[in-house]
Amino acid sequence: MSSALIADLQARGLVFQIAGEDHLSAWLDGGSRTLYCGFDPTADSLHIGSLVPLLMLRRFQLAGHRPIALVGGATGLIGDPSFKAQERQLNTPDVVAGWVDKLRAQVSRFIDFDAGDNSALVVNNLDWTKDLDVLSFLRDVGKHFSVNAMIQKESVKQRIEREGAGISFTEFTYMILQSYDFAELYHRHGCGLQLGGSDQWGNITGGIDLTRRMHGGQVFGLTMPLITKADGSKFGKTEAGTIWLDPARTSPYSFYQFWLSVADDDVYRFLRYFTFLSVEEIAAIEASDQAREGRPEAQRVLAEEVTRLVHGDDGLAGAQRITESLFSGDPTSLAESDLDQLRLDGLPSSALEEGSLPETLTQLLADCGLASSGKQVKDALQRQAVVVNGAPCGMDDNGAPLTVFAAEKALFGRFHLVRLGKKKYHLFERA
RNA sequence: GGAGGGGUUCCCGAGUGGCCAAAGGGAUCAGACUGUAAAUCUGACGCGCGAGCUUCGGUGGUUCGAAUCCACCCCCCUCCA
Repeated sequence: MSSALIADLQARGLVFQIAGEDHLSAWLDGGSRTLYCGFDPTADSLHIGSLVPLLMLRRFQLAGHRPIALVGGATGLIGDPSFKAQERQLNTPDVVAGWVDKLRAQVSRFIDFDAGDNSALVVNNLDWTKDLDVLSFLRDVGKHFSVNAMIQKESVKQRIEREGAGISFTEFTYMILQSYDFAELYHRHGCGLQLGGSDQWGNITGGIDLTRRMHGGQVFGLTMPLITKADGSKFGKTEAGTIWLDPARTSPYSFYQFWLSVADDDVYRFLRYFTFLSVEEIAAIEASDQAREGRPEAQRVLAEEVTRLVHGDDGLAGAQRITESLFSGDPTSLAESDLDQLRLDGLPSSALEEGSLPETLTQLLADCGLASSGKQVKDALQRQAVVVNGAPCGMDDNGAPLTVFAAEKALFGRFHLVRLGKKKYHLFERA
Protein backbone atom coordinates (compact mmCIF):
# COMPACT_ATOMS: atom_id res chain seq x y z
CA MET A 1 0.00 0.00 0.00
CA SER A 2 2.77 2.39 0.76
CA SER A 3 5.08 1.54 -2.06
CA ALA A 4 2.03 2.76 -3.97
CA LEU A 5 2.45 6.02 -2.09
CA ILE A 6 6.03 6.35 -3.22
CA ALA A 7 5.03 5.53 -6.77
CA ASP A 8 2.35 8.23 -6.65
CA LEU A 9 4.79 10.78 -5.25
CA GLN A 10 7.21 9.96 -8.00
CA ALA A 11 4.52 10.30 -10.62
CA ARG A 12 3.75 13.72 -9.21
CA GLY A 13 7.36 14.75 -9.45
CA LEU A 14 7.48 15.24 -5.70
CA VAL A 15 10.51 13.06 -5.06
CA PHE A 16 13.90 14.61 -5.52
CA GLN A 17 16.18 12.31 -3.58
CA ILE A 18 15.70 9.37 -1.24
CA ALA A 19 18.19 8.25 1.34
CA GLY A 20 17.83 4.51 1.81
CA GLU A 21 15.80 4.11 -1.35
CA ASP A 22 16.29 0.34 -1.57
CA HIS A 23 14.56 -0.25 1.71
CA LEU A 24 12.16 2.65 2.07
CA SER A 25 9.21 1.12 0.25
CA ALA A 26 9.49 -2.13 2.15
CA TRP A 27 9.74 -0.24 5.41
CA LEU A 28 6.64 1.79 4.61
CA ASP A 29 4.76 -1.33 3.56
CA GLY A 30 5.61 -2.93 6.87
CA GLY A 31 3.00 -0.97 8.81
CA SER A 32 2.10 2.47 10.06
CA ARG A 33 5.34 4.41 10.28
CA THR A 34 6.27 7.67 11.92
CA LEU A 35 7.85 10.47 9.91
CA TYR A 36 8.55 14.14 10.38
CA CYS A 37 9.27 17.41 8.69
CA GLY A 38 10.60 20.54 10.34
CA PHE A 39 9.45 24.14 9.94
CA ASP A 40 11.64 26.90 11.26
CA PRO A 41 10.12 30.13 12.52
CA THR A 42 11.64 32.85 10.37
CA ALA A 43 8.48 34.97 10.38
CA ASP A 44 5.10 34.94 12.08
CA SER A 45 3.62 32.91 9.26
CA LEU A 46 4.61 30.23 6.81
CA HIS A 47 4.38 31.04 3.13
CA ILE A 48 3.53 28.91 0.14
CA GLY A 49 7.08 27.65 0.01
CA SER A 50 6.15 25.44 2.96
CA LEU A 51 3.01 24.17 1.33
CA VAL A 52 4.59 21.23 -0.46
CA PRO A 53 6.09 19.74 2.73
CA LEU A 54 2.90 20.42 4.68
CA LEU A 55 0.82 18.62 2.09
CA MET A 56 3.44 15.91 2.02
CA LEU A 57 2.85 15.17 5.69
CA ARG A 58 -0.80 14.89 4.90
CA ARG A 59 -0.18 12.57 1.97
CA PHE A 60 1.70 10.23 4.28
CA GLN A 61 -1.02 10.43 6.89
CA LEU A 62 -3.68 9.61 4.33
CA ALA A 63 -1.61 6.56 3.47
CA GLY A 64 -1.83 5.43 7.07
CA HIS A 65 1.37 6.80 8.57
CA ARG A 66 1.88 9.07 11.52
CA PRO A 67 3.15 12.56 10.73
CA ILE A 68 5.06 14.75 13.14
CA ALA A 69 5.32 18.45 12.40
CA LEU A 70 8.36 19.86 14.11
CA VAL A 71 8.44 23.55 14.84
CA GLY A 72 11.97 24.81 15.17
CA GLY A 73 11.92 26.78 18.38
CA ALA A 74 15.61 25.95 18.80
CA THR A 75 16.85 25.84 15.22
CA GLY A 76 14.98 29.07 14.55
CA LEU A 77 17.26 30.74 17.05
CA ILE A 78 20.31 29.67 15.06
CA GLY A 79 19.36 30.02 11.40
CA ASP A 80 19.82 27.45 8.68
CA PRO A 81 22.77 28.33 6.44
CA SER A 82 21.81 25.84 3.74
CA PHE A 83 22.26 27.48 0.33
CA LYS A 84 21.96 30.90 1.87
CA ALA A 85 24.40 33.34 0.39
CA GLN A 86 24.86 35.29 3.57
CA GLU A 87 24.87 34.98 7.31
CA ARG A 88 21.48 35.85 8.71
CA GLN A 89 20.46 38.27 11.37
CA LEU A 90 19.59 36.57 14.63
CA ASN A 91 16.10 37.08 15.99
CA THR A 92 15.52 37.55 19.67
CA PRO A 93 14.29 34.56 21.71
CA ASP A 94 10.96 36.11 22.63
CA VAL A 95 10.24 37.02 19.03
CA VAL A 96 11.03 33.49 17.89
CA ALA A 97 8.91 32.06 20.69
CA GLY A 98 5.97 34.14 19.47
CA TRP A 99 6.47 32.89 15.94
CA VAL A 100 6.64 29.30 17.15
CA ASP A 101 3.14 29.62 18.60
CA LYS A 102 1.80 30.99 15.34
CA LEU A 103 3.43 28.29 13.24
CA ARG A 104 2.21 25.57 15.54
CA ALA A 105 -1.36 26.68 14.92
CA GLN A 106 -0.80 27.06 11.21
CA VAL A 107 0.85 23.72 10.72
CA SER A 108 -1.88 22.00 12.68
CA ARG A 109 -4.49 22.75 10.08
CA PHE A 110 -2.92 20.43 7.55
CA ILE A 111 -2.71 17.26 9.56
CA ASP A 112 -5.24 15.25 11.51
CA PHE A 113 -4.83 14.93 15.26
CA ASP A 114 -7.80 12.69 15.66
CA ALA A 115 -6.95 9.78 13.43
CA GLY A 116 -6.59 7.00 15.94
CA ASP A 117 -3.29 5.18 15.76
CA ASN A 118 -1.76 7.49 13.25
CA SER A 119 -2.84 10.79 14.79
CA ALA A 120 -0.49 13.61 14.06
CA LEU A 121 1.86 15.24 16.52
CA VAL A 122 3.36 18.71 16.76
CA VAL A 123 6.66 19.03 18.59
CA ASN A 124 9.11 21.81 19.30
CA ASN A 125 12.82 21.04 19.22
CA LEU A 126 13.43 23.61 21.91
CA ASP A 127 11.96 21.06 24.32
CA TRP A 128 14.98 18.79 24.06
CA THR A 129 17.69 21.35 23.37
CA LYS A 130 17.04 24.08 25.89
CA ASP A 131 18.41 22.10 28.80
CA LEU A 132 21.23 20.53 26.90
CA ASP A 133 24.47 21.85 28.33
CA VAL A 134 27.40 22.72 26.13
CA LEU A 135 29.74 20.04 27.38
CA SER A 136 27.22 17.24 26.98
CA PHE A 137 26.37 18.52 23.57
CA LEU A 138 29.99 18.62 22.48
CA ARG A 139 30.86 15.23 23.98
CA ASP A 140 27.71 13.25 23.19
CA VAL A 141 26.61 14.80 19.92
CA GLY A 142 29.46 16.81 18.46
CA LYS A 143 31.87 13.93 18.70
CA HIS A 144 29.90 12.10 16.01
CA PHE A 145 30.46 14.81 13.45
CA SER A 146 33.49 15.22 11.28
CA VAL A 147 34.23 18.79 10.35
CA ASN A 148 35.94 17.45 7.26
CA ALA A 149 32.64 15.94 6.19
CA MET A 150 30.59 18.96 7.21
CA ILE A 151 32.54 21.39 5.09
CA GLN A 152 32.13 19.08 2.13
CA LYS A 153 28.36 19.55 2.20
CA GLU A 154 27.10 21.28 -0.89
CA SER A 155 24.71 23.36 1.22
CA VAL A 156 27.50 25.29 2.92
CA LYS A 157 30.10 25.05 0.20
CA GLN A 158 29.47 28.43 -1.30
CA ARG A 159 29.71 30.00 2.12
CA ILE A 160 33.07 28.37 2.65
CA GLU A 161 34.54 28.69 -0.80
CA ARG A 162 33.04 31.81 -2.19
CA GLU A 163 34.99 35.00 -1.91
CA GLY A 164 33.01 37.53 0.10
CA ALA A 165 30.83 35.00 1.91
CA GLY A 166 31.81 33.22 5.12
CA ILE A 167 29.89 31.42 7.83
CA SER A 168 29.82 31.79 11.58
CA PHE A 169 30.30 28.86 13.93
CA THR A 170 26.70 29.39 15.01
CA GLU A 171 25.23 28.72 11.61
CA PHE A 172 27.77 26.03 10.88
CA THR A 173 26.46 24.16 13.90
CA TYR A 174 22.90 24.26 12.61
CA MET A 175 23.31 20.95 10.87
CA ILE A 176 24.26 19.28 14.12
CA LEU A 177 21.17 20.62 15.85
CA GLN A 178 18.86 19.43 13.12
CA SER A 179 20.60 16.07 13.04
CA TYR A 180 20.06 15.77 16.75
CA ASP A 181 16.34 16.41 16.21
CA PHE A 182 16.10 13.38 13.97
CA ALA A 183 17.99 11.19 16.43
CA GLU A 184 15.82 12.45 19.26
CA LEU A 185 12.55 11.85 17.42
CA TYR A 186 13.72 8.37 16.55
CA HIS A 187 14.47 7.77 20.18
CA ARG A 188 11.26 9.29 21.53
CA HIS A 189 8.71 8.37 18.88
CA GLY A 190 10.32 5.78 16.68
CA CYS A 191 10.39 8.31 13.89
CA GLY A 192 12.13 6.78 10.91
CA LEU A 193 11.76 9.20 8.02
CA GLN A 194 12.46 12.88 7.56
CA LEU A 195 11.00 14.95 4.75
CA GLY A 196 12.32 18.23 3.51
CA GLY A 197 13.02 20.44 0.56
CA SER A 198 15.94 19.56 -1.66
CA ASP A 199 18.01 22.13 0.20
CA GLN A 200 17.64 20.00 3.33
CA TRP A 201 19.49 16.99 1.95
CA GLY A 202 22.67 17.73 3.83
CA ASN A 203 20.88 18.25 7.11
CA ILE A 204 18.80 15.12 6.65
CA THR A 205 21.68 12.83 5.84
CA GLY A 206 23.47 14.29 8.83
CA GLY A 207 20.54 13.19 10.98
CA ILE A 208 20.52 9.73 9.45
CA ASP A 209 24.19 9.25 10.30
CA LEU A 210 23.76 10.55 13.81
CA THR A 211 20.75 8.32 14.49
CA ARG A 212 22.76 5.30 13.47
CA ARG A 213 25.71 6.32 15.59
CA MET A 214 23.77 7.26 18.70
CA HIS A 215 21.01 4.69 18.61
CA GLY A 216 22.02 2.16 16.00
CA GLY A 217 18.82 2.94 14.09
CA GLN A 218 18.29 2.78 10.37
CA VAL A 219 16.25 5.78 9.27
CA PHE A 220 15.32 7.31 5.94
CA GLY A 221 15.22 10.66 4.22
CA LEU A 222 13.18 12.01 1.36
CA THR A 223 13.52 15.40 -0.28
CA MET A 224 11.19 17.24 -2.56
CA PRO A 225 12.24 19.34 -5.54
CA LEU A 226 12.55 23.06 -5.41
CA ILE A 227 9.47 24.60 -6.97
CA THR A 228 10.48 26.39 -10.12
CA LYS A 229 8.65 28.45 -12.68
CA ALA A 230 8.99 27.96 -16.39
CA ASP A 231 10.04 31.56 -16.94
CA GLY A 232 12.81 31.32 -14.36
CA SER A 233 11.46 33.89 -11.94
CA LYS A 234 11.10 33.01 -8.32
CA PHE A 235 8.08 31.02 -7.22
CA GLY A 236 5.86 32.46 -4.55
CA LYS A 237 6.53 36.14 -4.93
CA THR A 238 4.45 38.83 -6.52
CA GLU A 239 4.50 42.58 -6.63
CA ALA A 240 2.84 42.57 -3.23
CA GLY A 241 5.61 40.36 -1.90
CA THR A 242 5.46 36.88 -0.47
CA ILE A 243 2.28 34.82 -0.61
CA TRP A 244 1.66 33.91 3.02
CA LEU A 245 -0.57 31.22 4.44
CA ASP A 246 -1.86 33.55 7.14
CA PRO A 247 -5.09 35.16 5.90
CA ALA A 248 -4.17 38.29 7.85
CA ARG A 249 -1.08 38.70 5.71
CA THR A 250 -2.35 37.44 2.36
CA SER A 251 -6.11 37.52 2.04
CA PRO A 252 -7.84 34.44 0.68
CA TYR A 253 -8.83 36.62 -2.27
CA SER A 254 -5.21 37.49 -3.09
CA PHE A 255 -4.24 33.91 -2.46
CA TYR A 256 -6.87 32.67 -4.89
CA GLN A 257 -5.81 35.24 -7.44
CA PHE A 258 -2.20 34.12 -7.15
CA TRP A 259 -3.06 30.59 -8.20
CA LEU A 260 -5.46 31.77 -10.83
CA SER A 261 -2.69 33.59 -12.64
CA VAL A 262 -0.20 30.72 -12.72
CA ALA A 263 1.34 30.35 -16.16
CA ASP A 264 0.08 27.61 -18.48
CA ASP A 265 3.55 26.12 -18.58
CA ASP A 266 3.45 25.57 -14.83
CA VAL A 267 -0.13 24.84 -14.00
CA TYR A 268 -0.35 21.07 -14.53
CA ARG A 269 2.86 20.52 -12.62
CA PHE A 270 1.50 22.67 -9.80
CA LEU A 271 -1.71 20.67 -9.76
CA ARG A 272 0.39 17.58 -9.10
CA TYR A 273 2.40 19.33 -6.40
CA PHE A 274 -0.28 21.24 -4.58
CA THR A 275 -3.51 19.27 -4.84
CA PHE A 276 -4.77 15.85 -3.93
CA LEU A 277 -6.28 15.26 -7.33
CA SER A 278 -4.95 12.05 -8.78
CA VAL A 279 -2.41 12.19 -11.58
CA GLU A 280 -5.05 10.66 -13.84
CA GLU A 281 -7.53 13.40 -13.06
CA ILE A 282 -4.89 16.01 -13.72
CA ALA A 283 -3.96 14.40 -17.01
CA ALA A 284 -7.63 14.46 -17.96
CA ILE A 285 -7.83 18.18 -17.22
CA GLU A 286 -4.76 18.79 -19.32
CA ALA A 287 -6.19 16.79 -22.20
CA SER A 288 -9.49 18.61 -22.16
CA ASP A 289 -7.76 21.99 -21.92
CA GLN A 290 -5.74 21.15 -24.95
CA ALA A 291 -8.81 20.21 -26.89
CA ARG A 292 -10.45 23.50 -26.00
CA GLU A 293 -10.03 26.86 -27.65
CA GLY A 294 -9.00 29.69 -25.41
CA ARG A 295 -8.63 29.77 -21.71
CA PRO A 296 -7.70 26.56 -19.85
CA GLU A 297 -9.66 25.31 -16.85
CA ALA A 298 -6.58 24.21 -14.94
CA GLN A 299 -5.86 27.49 -13.20
CA ARG A 300 -9.39 27.66 -11.85
CA VAL A 301 -9.19 24.12 -10.54
CA LEU A 302 -5.79 24.78 -9.00
CA ALA A 303 -6.93 28.00 -7.33
CA GLU A 304 -10.03 26.32 -5.96
CA GLU A 305 -8.27 23.29 -4.61
CA VAL A 306 -5.38 25.09 -2.97
CA THR A 307 -7.47 27.92 -1.55
CA ARG A 308 -9.84 25.37 -0.03
CA LEU A 309 -6.92 23.46 1.48
CA VAL A 310 -5.44 26.55 3.08
CA HIS A 311 -8.42 28.77 3.82
CA GLY A 312 -11.31 26.34 3.91
CA ASP A 313 -14.65 26.47 2.13
CA ASP A 314 -15.53 29.88 3.55
CA GLY A 315 -12.28 31.46 2.46
CA LEU A 316 -12.70 30.01 -0.99
CA ALA A 317 -16.29 31.19 -1.27
CA GLY A 318 -15.29 34.73 -0.31
CA ALA A 319 -12.42 34.76 -2.76
CA GLN A 320 -14.67 33.55 -5.54
CA ARG A 321 -17.36 36.11 -4.74
CA ILE A 322 -14.86 38.92 -5.11
CA THR A 323 -13.34 37.46 -8.23
CA GLU A 324 -16.66 37.01 -9.94
CA SER A 325 -17.85 40.46 -8.97
CA LEU A 326 -14.77 42.20 -10.21
CA PHE A 327 -13.79 40.20 -13.25
CA SER A 328 -17.02 39.08 -14.82
CA GLY A 329 -19.42 41.78 -15.75
CA ASP A 330 -19.60 45.36 -14.64
CA PRO A 331 -18.51 45.95 -11.06
CA THR A 332 -20.46 49.20 -10.91
CA SER A 333 -23.69 47.26 -11.38
CA LEU A 334 -23.22 45.41 -8.12
CA ALA A 335 -25.90 45.61 -5.47
CA GLU A 336 -25.23 47.47 -2.27
CA SER A 337 -25.15 44.22 -0.32
CA ASP A 338 -22.58 42.83 -2.77
CA LEU A 339 -20.29 45.76 -2.09
CA ASP A 340 -20.65 45.25 1.63
CA GLN A 341 -19.85 41.59 1.14
CA LEU A 342 -16.74 42.40 -0.90
CA ARG A 343 -15.37 44.33 1.99
CA LEU A 344 -16.16 41.54 4.41
CA ASP A 345 -14.55 39.04 2.05
CA GLY A 346 -11.30 40.91 2.26
CA LEU A 347 -11.22 43.22 -0.73
CA PRO A 348 -8.78 45.97 0.23
CA SER A 349 -10.80 48.87 1.50
CA SER A 350 -10.59 52.00 3.57
CA ALA A 351 -12.67 54.91 4.75
CA LEU A 352 -12.80 58.10 2.73
CA GLU A 353 -13.21 61.37 4.54
CA GLU A 354 -14.12 64.15 2.22
CA GLY A 355 -12.82 66.76 4.62
CA SER A 356 -9.35 65.31 4.77
CA LEU A 357 -8.72 64.25 1.21
CA PRO A 358 -5.15 64.79 0.03
CA GLU A 359 -4.63 67.26 -2.76
CA THR A 360 -3.80 64.71 -5.41
CA LEU A 361 -5.03 61.33 -6.54
CA THR A 362 -1.43 60.14 -6.65
CA GLN A 363 -1.12 60.67 -2.95
CA LEU A 364 -4.53 59.26 -2.07
CA LEU A 365 -4.01 56.06 -4.04
CA ALA A 366 -0.46 55.59 -2.82
CA ASP A 367 -1.58 56.12 0.78
CA CYS A 368 -4.32 53.54 0.59
CA GLY A 369 -1.90 50.93 -0.66
CA LEU A 370 -3.28 50.55 -4.15
CA ALA A 371 0.11 51.61 -5.50
CA SER A 372 3.45 51.65 -3.78
CA SER A 373 4.32 55.15 -4.85
CA GLY A 374 2.77 58.18 -6.46
CA LYS A 375 4.91 57.53 -9.51
CA GLN A 376 3.03 54.34 -10.23
CA VAL A 377 -0.28 56.14 -9.95
CA LYS A 378 1.02 58.84 -12.25
CA ASP A 379 2.05 56.25 -14.79
CA ALA A 380 -1.38 54.67 -14.61
CA LEU A 381 -3.16 58.02 -14.87
CA GLN A 382 -1.22 58.86 -18.00
CA ARG A 383 -2.48 55.67 -19.55
CA GLN A 384 -6.07 56.04 -18.38
CA ALA A 385 -5.54 52.99 -16.20
CA VAL A 386 -7.20 54.41 -13.10
CA VAL A 387 -10.93 53.82 -13.11
CA VAL A 388 -13.22 55.13 -10.39
CA ASN A 389 -16.74 53.70 -10.40
CA GLY A 390 -16.35 52.90 -14.05
CA ALA A 391 -15.05 56.32 -15.09
CA PRO A 392 -11.44 56.44 -16.31
CA CYS A 393 -9.27 59.21 -14.92
CA GLY A 394 -6.35 60.97 -16.54
CA MET A 395 -3.58 63.23 -15.35
CA ASP A 396 -6.02 66.15 -15.60
CA ASP A 397 -7.98 64.70 -12.74
CA ASN A 398 -4.98 64.29 -10.49
CA GLY A 399 -5.39 67.61 -8.76
CA ALA A 400 -9.12 67.26 -8.25
CA PRO A 401 -9.88 64.35 -5.96
CA LEU A 402 -12.97 66.16 -4.68
CA THR A 403 -14.45 66.01 -8.15
CA VAL A 404 -13.48 62.42 -8.80
CA PHE A 405 -14.75 61.34 -5.42
CA ALA A 406 -17.77 63.64 -5.31
CA ALA A 407 -20.59 62.47 -3.09
CA GLU A 408 -23.08 62.31 -5.97
CA LYS A 409 -20.82 59.89 -7.83
CA ALA A 410 -20.68 57.38 -5.01
CA LEU A 411 -22.43 54.06 -5.50
CA PHE A 412 -25.44 53.99 -3.15
CA GLY A 413 -24.08 57.22 -1.73
CA ARG A 414 -21.40 55.21 0.05
CA PHE A 415 -18.85 53.51 -2.18
CA HIS A 416 -16.12 54.41 -4.60
CA LEU A 417 -14.59 51.39 -6.30
CA VAL A 418 -11.17 52.20 -7.71
CA ARG A 419 -9.36 50.02 -10.18
CA LEU A 420 -5.71 50.52 -11.03
CA GLY A 421 -4.57 48.50 -13.98
CA LYS A 422 -6.42 45.31 -14.73
CA LYS A 423 -6.23 43.53 -11.45
CA LYS A 424 -5.85 45.86 -8.53
CA TYR A 425 -8.89 47.13 -6.74
CA HIS A 426 -9.58 49.26 -3.71
CA LEU A 427 -12.92 50.06 -2.19
CA PHE A 428 -13.45 53.41 -0.50
CA GLU A 429 -16.41 53.85 1.79
CA ARG A 430 -17.45 57.39 2.59
CA ALA A 431 -17.11 58.14 6.25
C1' G B 1 47.62 41.48 16.29
C1' G B 2 49.75 41.90 10.87
C1' A B 3 48.97 42.22 5.43
C1' G B 4 45.59 42.62 1.54
C1' G B 5 40.45 42.98 -0.75
C1' G B 6 35.55 44.83 -0.18
C1' G B 7 30.66 47.62 1.49
C1' U B 8 26.61 51.49 -4.82
C1' U B 9 19.53 52.54 -5.63
C1' C B 10 14.73 45.49 -4.41
C1' C B 11 18.83 41.78 -6.26
C1' C B 12 23.25 41.17 -9.30
C1' G B 13 26.61 44.64 -10.94
C1' A B 14 29.18 49.19 -13.71
C1' G B 15 30.89 53.72 -12.08
C1' U B 16 37.75 56.75 -9.47
C1' G B 17 36.33 64.72 -9.13
C1' G B 18 31.66 67.88 -12.75
C1' C B 19 28.20 65.28 -18.70
C1' C B 20 25.54 60.86 -11.92
C1' A B 21 19.38 60.00 -9.39
C1' A B 22 24.03 57.03 -10.93
C1' A B 23 25.44 52.11 -17.13
C1' G B 24 23.75 47.12 -17.95
C1' G B 25 20.95 42.79 -16.50
C1' G B 26 17.17 40.59 -13.40
C1' A B 27 12.73 41.25 -10.61
C1' U B 28 8.44 44.39 -10.31
C1' C B 29 4.43 47.84 -12.10
C1' A B 30 1.47 50.06 -16.17
C1' G B 31 -0.08 50.17 -21.60
C1' A B 32 -0.80 47.39 -26.40
C1' C B 33 -1.83 42.21 -28.06
C1' U B 34 -4.49 38.16 -25.32
C1' G B 35 -7.33 34.21 -21.86
C1' U B 36 -6.91 38.24 -15.10
C1' A B 37 -1.66 33.23 -19.23
C1' A B 38 3.10 33.03 -21.92
C1' A B 39 6.01 35.42 -25.58
C1' U B 40 6.67 40.18 -27.84
C1' C B 41 6.67 45.57 -28.20
C1' U B 42 6.19 50.38 -25.35
C1' G B 43 6.62 53.17 -20.86
C1' A B 44 7.77 53.46 -15.54
C1' C B 45 11.09 51.81 -11.90
C1' G B 46 14.72 56.87 -4.77
C1' C B 47 10.69 60.55 -3.18
C1' G B 48 7.50 64.47 -5.13
C1' C B 49 1.51 66.23 -9.78
C1' G B 50 5.40 69.86 -10.10
C1' A B 51 9.31 73.42 -8.92
C1' G B 52 12.38 70.44 -6.51
C1' C B 53 14.23 67.22 -2.53
C1' U B 54 17.08 63.11 -0.41
C1' U B 55 20.83 58.92 -1.81
C1' C B 56 26.13 55.40 -3.14
C1' G B 57 28.43 51.62 5.14
C1' G B 58 29.03 55.98 9.14
C1' U B 59 31.08 60.72 10.72
C1' G B 60 34.02 64.70 9.62
C1' G B 61 37.29 67.15 5.92
C1' U B 62 39.54 68.95 1.01
C1' U B 63 37.15 71.40 -3.25
C1' C B 64 33.36 76.23 -6.78
C1' G B 65 31.86 70.92 -7.15
C1' A B 66 32.59 64.08 -4.23
C1' A B 67 29.64 57.66 -5.01
C1' U B 68 34.51 59.06 -6.71
C1' C B 69 40.12 62.43 -3.00
C1' C B 70 41.74 62.60 2.60
C1' A B 71 41.06 61.21 8.04
C1' C B 72 38.84 58.39 11.59
C1' C B 73 35.13 54.75 12.74
C1' C B 74 31.75 50.37 11.78
C1' C B 75 30.89 45.81 9.14
C1' C B 76 32.32 41.67 5.67
C1' C B 77 36.03 38.55 3.12
C1' U B 78 41.10 36.28 2.23
C1' C B 79 45.88 35.05 3.95
C1' C B 80 49.48 35.15 8.04
C1' A B 81 50.29 34.97 13.53
